[in-house]
Amino acid sequence: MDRYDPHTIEPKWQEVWERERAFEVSNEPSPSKSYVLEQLPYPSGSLHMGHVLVYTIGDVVAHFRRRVGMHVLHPQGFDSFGLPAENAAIKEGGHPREITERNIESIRRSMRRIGWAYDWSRMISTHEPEYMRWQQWLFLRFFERGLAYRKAAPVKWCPNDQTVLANEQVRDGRCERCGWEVEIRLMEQWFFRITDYAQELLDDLDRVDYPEPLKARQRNWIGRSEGAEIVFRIEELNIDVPVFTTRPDTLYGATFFVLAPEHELVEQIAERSQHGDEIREYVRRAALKKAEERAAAEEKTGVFTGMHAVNPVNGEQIPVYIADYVLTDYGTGAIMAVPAHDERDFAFAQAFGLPVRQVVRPVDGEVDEGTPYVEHTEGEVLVNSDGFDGLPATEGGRRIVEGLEAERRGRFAINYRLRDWGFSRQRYWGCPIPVVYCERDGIVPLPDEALPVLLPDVDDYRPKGKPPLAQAEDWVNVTCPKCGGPATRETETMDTFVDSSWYFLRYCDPHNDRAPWDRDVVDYWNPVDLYIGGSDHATMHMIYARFFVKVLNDLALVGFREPFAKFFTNGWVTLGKTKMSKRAGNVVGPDDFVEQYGADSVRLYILFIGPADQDLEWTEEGIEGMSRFVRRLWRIVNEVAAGAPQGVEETGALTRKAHAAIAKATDDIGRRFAFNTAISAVMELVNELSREPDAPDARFAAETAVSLIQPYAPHIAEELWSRLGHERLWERPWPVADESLLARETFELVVQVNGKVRDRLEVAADASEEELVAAATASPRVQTYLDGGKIRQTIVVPRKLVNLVVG
RNA sequence: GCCGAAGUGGCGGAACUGGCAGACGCGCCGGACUCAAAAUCCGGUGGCCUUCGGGCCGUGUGGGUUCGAUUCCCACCUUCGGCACCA
Repeated sequence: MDRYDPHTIEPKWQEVWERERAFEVSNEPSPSKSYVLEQLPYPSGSLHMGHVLVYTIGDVVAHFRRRVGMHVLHPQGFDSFGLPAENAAIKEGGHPREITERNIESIRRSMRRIGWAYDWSRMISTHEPEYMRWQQWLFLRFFERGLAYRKAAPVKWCPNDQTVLANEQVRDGRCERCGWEVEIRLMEQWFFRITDYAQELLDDLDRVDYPEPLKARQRNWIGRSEGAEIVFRIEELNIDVPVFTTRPDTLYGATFFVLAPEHELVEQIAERSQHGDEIREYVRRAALKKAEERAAAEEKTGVFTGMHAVNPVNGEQIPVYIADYVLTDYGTGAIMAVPAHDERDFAFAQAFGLPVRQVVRPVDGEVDEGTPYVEHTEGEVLVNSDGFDGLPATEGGRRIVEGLEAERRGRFAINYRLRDWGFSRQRYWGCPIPVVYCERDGIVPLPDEALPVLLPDVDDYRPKGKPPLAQAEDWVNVTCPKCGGPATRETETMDTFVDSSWYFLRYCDPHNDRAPWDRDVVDYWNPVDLYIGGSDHATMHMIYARFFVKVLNDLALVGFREPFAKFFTNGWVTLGKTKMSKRAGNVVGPDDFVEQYGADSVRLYILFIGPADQDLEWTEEGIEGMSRFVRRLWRIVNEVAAGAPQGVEETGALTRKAHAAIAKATDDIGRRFAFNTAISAVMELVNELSREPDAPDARFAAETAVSLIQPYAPHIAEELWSRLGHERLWERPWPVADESLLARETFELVVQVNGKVRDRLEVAADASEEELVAAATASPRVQTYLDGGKIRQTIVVPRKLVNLVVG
């Protein structure tokens, strides 16, 4: 027998699959389709074990589903725009495109060596002109609907580099490159109106099969709050200012009023106020502080405006402050402050000597006036609230709002934490936004025929006060498509999350040059039946993609409203108990291990470590052990192939074990996603086979083991399958467990006395309850424990156990 | 602070619907093969006690429900993840 040599058999079968286009799939509809998708990689650097985990999970499921007769789409591509390539270009020179394409080639090579079964004919890289073209086309459709718009918003700004920074480029409030302290600046940005879809994004979580923790994170992110909007009038300005509150029941307890420093009225107030200079100084200082710094502040700060707001419920005039504990982008950017019932308002009242007025207290009992009382359950009633006194707090709140509704001073309202998605980046390596700015016509979208807008080459990727694209003057200066006058192109590019919001649709119809996709094709394959990825994309990417699909459905471009029917969250791969990452400096890649042990051992081991949705610690000893199993499998199956006769139909212990393994592996892959225990089941079968390799049913056991291990270890499985005299295992039907063989004539009855196991008896499978009890009580070992006492109760679990309770 | 997850041998984990705790693997111990080593194969391996038959204890801690709890309920501890002045 020849030695197991993965370096011979793995390339051999990879070539066969490629030659036969084994995993390419047509768009011809079939009764049972399955779209299996893993989150596509960033082509920065090379693959690490985290990638190996996600992609192997997907590969196992795709193989399995193919073999149970499904029409499986399993594509792969690259999320190839983004900062890493651009930063590499700045650091090492060269064009981001060259760096990206070099990385893609090398990652693709690694992927082939691991033997993942993708339909490579559908590969996409998001930086390709064709992909950009259709993304720009989609942008224009969003723009036409008013779902993409421009507004001023705060961004991170490095005063030294004169550039906007992405969040990832800010570390501890400082610019990652030069170390200068980052400022917040108000700048015009592009936004998608995702908040229009907040409620539906929340509601439709009930229609998809995501892990509960992931749904919880999305709900949290969307952050729905029910409450009321209440209008206060600022006397001195004669202007109405609405506030949002979740506690309208505390309206009588409002003793002051606060505006965020960024509130639109602040400038006007500063002009009219005698404290104008103080106000401007406070606002200027607040702008310099980072959000985290504001949140961490020990003491509340603020400034009195000299003005007053009128509480609509009782006409009371309360002082108006400007304070940075009020956020500009939540609610209305202004609050009514109720220090008696809110921790933050209380702290501010303490610092500024403002009154605290109790309006809610428990039905029975007093509250300590020295601390805010924030309880809001069934047990509270209103006090100090005029005609509402004595009402339960929730009902009182409702009545107060109803009262204000009549005068149009208040209404029930719902607020979301979710903000519109700012998607423009002042960077080079991204998809250009297809609009121009015309002096006469303002923002003018380009016509579809002008697409794609490609990236011009520039000399320097470092933004200097303007995005890098602004350097390409020939490219920037164009004529307005509307009036023919001079115009300039948009020099900002799209966030890469836009690229990843629709890539799964393009896989379905990747070469379409008349449309982003054919609707019938996309409607056939989608929604994705199984989407696999890390929890790091639980909010941003997953929510953006869900938003995109809802909009596309509204545009009648797709026939569904959710992109992913089921999501499986893979765990982190750790090394030294720390998540593998470049930053932690503990990344190990698959290439060395594939070189040393072969791809099959790597694939098997990554899924054998533990449950794939939990964190997995990569160890050298572990893969060593898996390699031993693979070599053992090789040896025993080769022995059986050479020695055991074909066509024997005798059944024995090995046959039963084989069927048990089939049942276990099928359920584990098909239903439970418990890949580790499926591998264990095959190991048990192989262990038993190596104990009796001469049994008459050894060949069946060997064939079963090879067939069951194929999704994990496709190369060795294919090689052994051919040595067993068959071919094309990858398209052979998945084996089916024979229930009649699983059923045995006898079983081991567990006999307990007072809940403790005292004996195990071999009993006929069809024994009646009486017979089981009789057998149990007859056991001499059990007798010694029954000694003296009498049996007070007998519990029988059919085909499992008898418990005798003695007193 | 709020939301979420997890605590089982020396280690990774198994026990799926309340019914034999520790499958499978790593590591370790012993043995075979060998001049020797590696590789391979065979056996053992939760702790304590043992007259070697077996006995007692044991799934983060404390309680509860139950004939029976790793599994269900209550309280707590620890670790990890997410969000965080969200009115």
